[in-house]
Amino acid sequence: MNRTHTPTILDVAAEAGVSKSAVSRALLGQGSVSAENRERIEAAATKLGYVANAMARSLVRARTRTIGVVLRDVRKPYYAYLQAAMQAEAERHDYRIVTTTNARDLEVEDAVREITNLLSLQVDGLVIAPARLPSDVITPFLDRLPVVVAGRRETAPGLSSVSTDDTAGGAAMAAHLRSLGHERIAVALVDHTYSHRYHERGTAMLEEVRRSGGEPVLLPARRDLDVGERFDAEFDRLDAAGVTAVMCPNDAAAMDVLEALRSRGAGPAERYSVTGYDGYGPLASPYIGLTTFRTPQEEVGRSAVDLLIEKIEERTDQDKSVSLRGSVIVGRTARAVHA
Amino acid sequence: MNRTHTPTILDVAAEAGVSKSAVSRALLGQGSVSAENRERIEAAATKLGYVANAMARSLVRARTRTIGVVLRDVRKPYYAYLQAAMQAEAERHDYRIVTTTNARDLEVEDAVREITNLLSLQVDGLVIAPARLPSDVITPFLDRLPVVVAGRRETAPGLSSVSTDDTAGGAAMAAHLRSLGHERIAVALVDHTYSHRYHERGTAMLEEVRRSGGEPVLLPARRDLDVGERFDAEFDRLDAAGVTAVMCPNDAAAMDVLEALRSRGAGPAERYSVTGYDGYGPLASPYIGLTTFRTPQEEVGRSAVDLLIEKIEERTDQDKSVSLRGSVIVGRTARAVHA
DNA sequence: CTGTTAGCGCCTTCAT
DNA sequence: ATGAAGGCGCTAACAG
Repeated sequence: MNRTHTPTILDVAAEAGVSKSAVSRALLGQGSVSAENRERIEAAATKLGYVANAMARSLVRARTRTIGVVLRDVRKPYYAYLQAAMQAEAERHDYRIVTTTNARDLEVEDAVREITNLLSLQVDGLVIAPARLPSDVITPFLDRLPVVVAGRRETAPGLSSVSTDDTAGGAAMAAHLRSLGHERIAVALVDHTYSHRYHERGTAMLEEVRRSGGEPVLLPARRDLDVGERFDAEFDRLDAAGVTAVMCPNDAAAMDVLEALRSRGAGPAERYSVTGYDGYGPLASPYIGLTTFRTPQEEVGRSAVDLLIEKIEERTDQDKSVSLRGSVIVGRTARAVHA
Repeated sequence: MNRTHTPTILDVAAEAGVSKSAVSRALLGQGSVSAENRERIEAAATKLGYVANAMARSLVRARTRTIGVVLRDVRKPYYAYLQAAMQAEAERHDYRIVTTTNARDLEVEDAVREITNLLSLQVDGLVIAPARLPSDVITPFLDRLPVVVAGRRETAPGLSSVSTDDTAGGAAMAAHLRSLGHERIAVALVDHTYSHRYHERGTAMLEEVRRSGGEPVLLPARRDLDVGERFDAEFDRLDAAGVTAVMCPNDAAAMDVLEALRSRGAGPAERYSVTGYDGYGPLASPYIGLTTFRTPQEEVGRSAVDLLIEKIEERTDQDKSVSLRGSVIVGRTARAVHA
């Protein structure tokens, strides 16, 4: 394929018979250009299909109007929804978003490489979403550009964050089960090194069951992906303990537990109540009817971008930690004990 | 927040006591530098936290090692999986990916703006995934940079494409139902202006049912999102027609149909068989047990990136149309008629 | 092996 | 209102 030379500002200037300065001013709409010249310049630009080189522009300007986003894995709906929300909000403010994801779970070394990559692209600010990343990986970049963490509460100076209140959410979910009459409740607790957020949810659930006079039964798991398998393996123990409900750290894990129950012939809700967490994406289908906790992902993404842009445009140097609530979604996978 | 001055190559040169060319050579590992200088340069770079400005670099180099990707909506697992696969493959080749999505469904004018945006970023090539986009929106860019279309077969000169063979897939799915003994089969047919792919699947299903001597019953819908509702509205008609199975253009639509059946008290598979299409993501959970057709998304993404990089690096100017197969996933939502 | 030099495409004073 | 000129940070000849 023979590519044509990409037209530069000089080509447009030549075509319009003016200087490149005039073109720059006309196309940017700043400075003054005669109506006649403006018209000729615009015609020339259109004719040539001129698209300003963002690289050259950002080299002379200090800013790129680009936000760098580090995600964990878009295949997880959590991150997909976050990305979509951030993109929409950025667009509203005429910012561009450059996303970095990893197919494999983002390790620390990967993350540093990704951040460096974004830095080299001269992004004006960073939204870091993979909650697993230790803060001290992030802090060294703070004197270089504004950073907002999405999905985890951060209190380090210079760092703003937007997160969902998973302690309140986990507790609300547990309270719901308690109100349905469940006494002995298995709670899947994911290793905190794998996911701080899932761990926090589990801890809150355990705590609320205990606080309200119920009997929590711990079901440890390394990752959310292991919950179903762990449940299956521990089934006899849980059953012997008189457990009537299982709480999971997210919807996918709840599906796995439901499947374990189904394959044992113990229909969901008849014998065991099962709860998830998240409440959006494909698993929110009413056909599944998961009882879950809906977290406001769109709002997290929106706020994160807003906070970042505020900082970029130096409208404030005040760090904020925004914490958002969600609500229990009553489905069919959790029922009253005496029903 | 007081940002520190971002170190440039000159700062590193000064720190190491050499010229900026030496720094460039040392850090790029090309050209020759004495071992001693290399060491001092690397130390200086590390000390200052130097990250080369990709903008400046790409201004002088012709290439950016960046691929621009236009997606429709990452919240759809189809695009999320595509993005993840492309990112992984690009990384393997040491390319970067800049993604553009739209929260709302991508309209033509949006798409042009997104592509222009990516162009201004000086991407080396483009992968266009929103299959809905008319080809003639894409062709004007072909003499500017290499483009690969993912998700739709393209034959326009200069355009390579990677797609799944939805005609074969739809037919296979229909053949599966026929082999289970279904005679009268409702097929949801999505408007081709909304989704060429969904429409193609539906057409193939209809055709195969007819070809094999069955009786297809058309169930038109504007979008995949409307299928469940349309089914519900047309239930009496379909029922009267003796329909025993419903075929959907994707898994989400199948969920909606299943829900319509459930809310009517007609359990799935007992009365009606229901099939989906896609077979990956959260809805692939064995708990749901969807009978569906698995399309190889990872492979589509991988191939698209490979094809593009081949073109970028001018290892070929041969256009290819890669077509990939999938396979029927036998679940529990479709059963034999006489079972 | 090393430093000097000339742009890459653009925006922005600064004269005119 | 306009054009000339300088420089953003970097790489790639080119001399030495």
